Amino acid sequence: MSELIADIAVNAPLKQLFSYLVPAEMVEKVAVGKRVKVPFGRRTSTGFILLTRQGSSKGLKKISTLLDEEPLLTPELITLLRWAADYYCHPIGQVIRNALPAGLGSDKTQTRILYEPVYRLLKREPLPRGQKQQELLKLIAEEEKTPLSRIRQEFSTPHSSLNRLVEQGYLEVCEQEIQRDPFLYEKITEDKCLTLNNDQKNAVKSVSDSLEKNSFSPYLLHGVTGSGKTEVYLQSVEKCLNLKRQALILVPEIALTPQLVARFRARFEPKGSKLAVLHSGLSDGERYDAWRRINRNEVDIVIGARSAIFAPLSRPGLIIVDEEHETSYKQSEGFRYNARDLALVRAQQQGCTIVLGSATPSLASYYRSEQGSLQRLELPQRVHTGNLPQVELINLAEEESSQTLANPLIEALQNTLEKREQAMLLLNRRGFAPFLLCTDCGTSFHCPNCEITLTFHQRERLLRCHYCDYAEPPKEVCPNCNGGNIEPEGAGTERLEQEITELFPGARIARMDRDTTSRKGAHQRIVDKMMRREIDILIGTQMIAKGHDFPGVTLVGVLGTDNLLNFPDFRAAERSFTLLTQVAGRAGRATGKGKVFIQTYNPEHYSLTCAAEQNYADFYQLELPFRQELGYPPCGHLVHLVLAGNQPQQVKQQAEQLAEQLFSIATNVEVLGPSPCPLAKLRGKTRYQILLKSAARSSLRSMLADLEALSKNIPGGVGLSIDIDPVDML
DNA sequence: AGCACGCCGACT
DNA sequence: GTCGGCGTGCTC
Repeated sequence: MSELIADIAVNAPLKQLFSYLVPAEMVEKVAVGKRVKVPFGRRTSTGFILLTRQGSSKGLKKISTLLDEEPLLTPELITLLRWAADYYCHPIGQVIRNALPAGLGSDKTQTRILYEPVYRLLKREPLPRGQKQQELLKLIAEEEKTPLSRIRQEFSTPHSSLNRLVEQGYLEVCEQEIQRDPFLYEKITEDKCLTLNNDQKNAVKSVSDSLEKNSFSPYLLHGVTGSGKTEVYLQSVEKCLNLKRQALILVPEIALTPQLVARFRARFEPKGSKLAVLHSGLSDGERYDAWRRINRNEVDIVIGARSAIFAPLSRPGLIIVDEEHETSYKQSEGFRYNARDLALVRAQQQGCTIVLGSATPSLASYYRSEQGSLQRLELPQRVHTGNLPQVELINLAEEESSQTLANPLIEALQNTLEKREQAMLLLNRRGFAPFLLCTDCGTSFHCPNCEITLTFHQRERLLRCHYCDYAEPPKEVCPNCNGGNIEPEGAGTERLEQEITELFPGARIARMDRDTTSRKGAHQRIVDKMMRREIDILIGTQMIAKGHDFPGVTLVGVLGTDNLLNFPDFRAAERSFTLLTQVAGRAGRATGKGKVFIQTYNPEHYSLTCAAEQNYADFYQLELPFRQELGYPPCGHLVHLVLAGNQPQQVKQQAEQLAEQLFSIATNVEVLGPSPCPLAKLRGKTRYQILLKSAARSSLRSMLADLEALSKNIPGGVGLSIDIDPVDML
């Protein structure tokens, strides 16, 4: 006998779907994308209906309740999520949970819909007597409906007056669902299109033509720093909206600033388009509300960070991935997806135009553009000045003293201060010193949980592990030799800040790194001060290179370059080039008179010389042969396996066994390892890695299918994590 | 992930 | 004697 069966993704870390019988009374209302409660083992769980079909119900349990009137997931989104779960070897239930705002996918916390009173004007005459009442009426008359929260922004205690106005029939009050939107009441001034140069025009033209075709069209927009990519995005979005389709804009979390959002709102809201913002700074409630507005089809433009790739837009026409080279598009824990790659998949599945934009494209994307699977659009000119900054490489081997700052950079800083211009110093290492060293016996201090030296933080008087939360006070006496000569070695941003303060006592100095920006809004406060020119010298880690255009900056100094170049990863050269090009591009954006100093022991390195010239094409030509030779991406594909557990012996043995088994079945795949991870111990767990490398994705995929079976034999004390297309392998 | 079953150490 | 430690096995 054939009955209606639903295949359901259950909220559990399991890869397969589970089939349930749809009870007769539910047959009418059951639909793909709705949530259900189902009996699961000895408990009940929530799940999502991903498929319905006719079939035999023998041995199946029944769905107990249907939770939604309307589906939460569209068929298009389900297609994307199933594709992602399969590709990234991750349980579908957890993939869905990642795609939804907190509360919708889990069994526990339910984010609630909030309601608040909303006031509506019924009459203004005769004018009420109280002055406060008159002012309230004036405010409420501005909009069709005025929520209490809006009134509270202007009046501290509005209640008694409001109640009187309602009693006297001036106002009507009703309950309305609250939109928790932190940007809702910000003042917006209309922003007009800028005039484009020819390169920008060509780019917009190509994208517009593709939008009209309504089919998958992938672009790589390669524009040097300051070449006006955002204006190309804005005008492309406008075209997309005119064609009555929606736009999705992905931006790295750190670049998703109020200014960026304001620019989009200023451009599109006066024309009646609705915009939603999705990012991690929102509260659960705010994110939930934004998501629901999108799901109800009330939004034309979505701007968001990584997870916004799963925004439930029903008719997206254009997807933009800004700063597509950014590694933060890759989620590095749990469901390890890459939003940039999924953006291409989604665009393909839904027939969208997609624009990947960057001044320094990932090698992967540029390679695709060379192969023809992305169409490249070039913006080689800066819009304001045409001048790229002048870059000087300082050879530290030729510098006499071993001070943190080389003399030419000190002079340049002095000069910049005198001209009342701004400077930025990049040092990609936070804290005071990377380690403390006993100068008598050479002892240094390590994290007990992670195999790494502890970084000294002077202000806190603490040794901190940058990979777990461990911290301890520094020792006065060496535990090994009882000597008292323990010295901080090397320099981090904190030490640099101190040295700069001593060197330039009159200067206004600020530091921006994870330590000074951990509190909410702290990052933005520093950015705002920098914008208002209340800072002369900004010191920071790579976050100063990202997402901001400070027009007053004419000098950029880069320290610690060699740490970047020597990083133990095949992408070290690419990372260095990208970071240096980006940070160099911060200098002289407004005036065209930017100056950049890069301190290094490797002044001949192509990452540096190419960055100095902002010459992407040369860098690509020099880097690609290395990748080709070793079969690394983009010329080959990688899967990174990590085994981790509390017992070092057991982890090692399991890793060896797994590698052996994989090796014996490998066809067309190189099995490298096992070897201890670069972070051999992390948060108390011993870690071993195995790297799978192949020229053909299909070979890797068939090996992963076998891995599925092999991993069942790994005992509970050892965890296996699978990272497809890894971005970092620490 | 839960939640059970199951088989060994220190407690009223 | 049993309360509870967490190993391992299963979930339509």
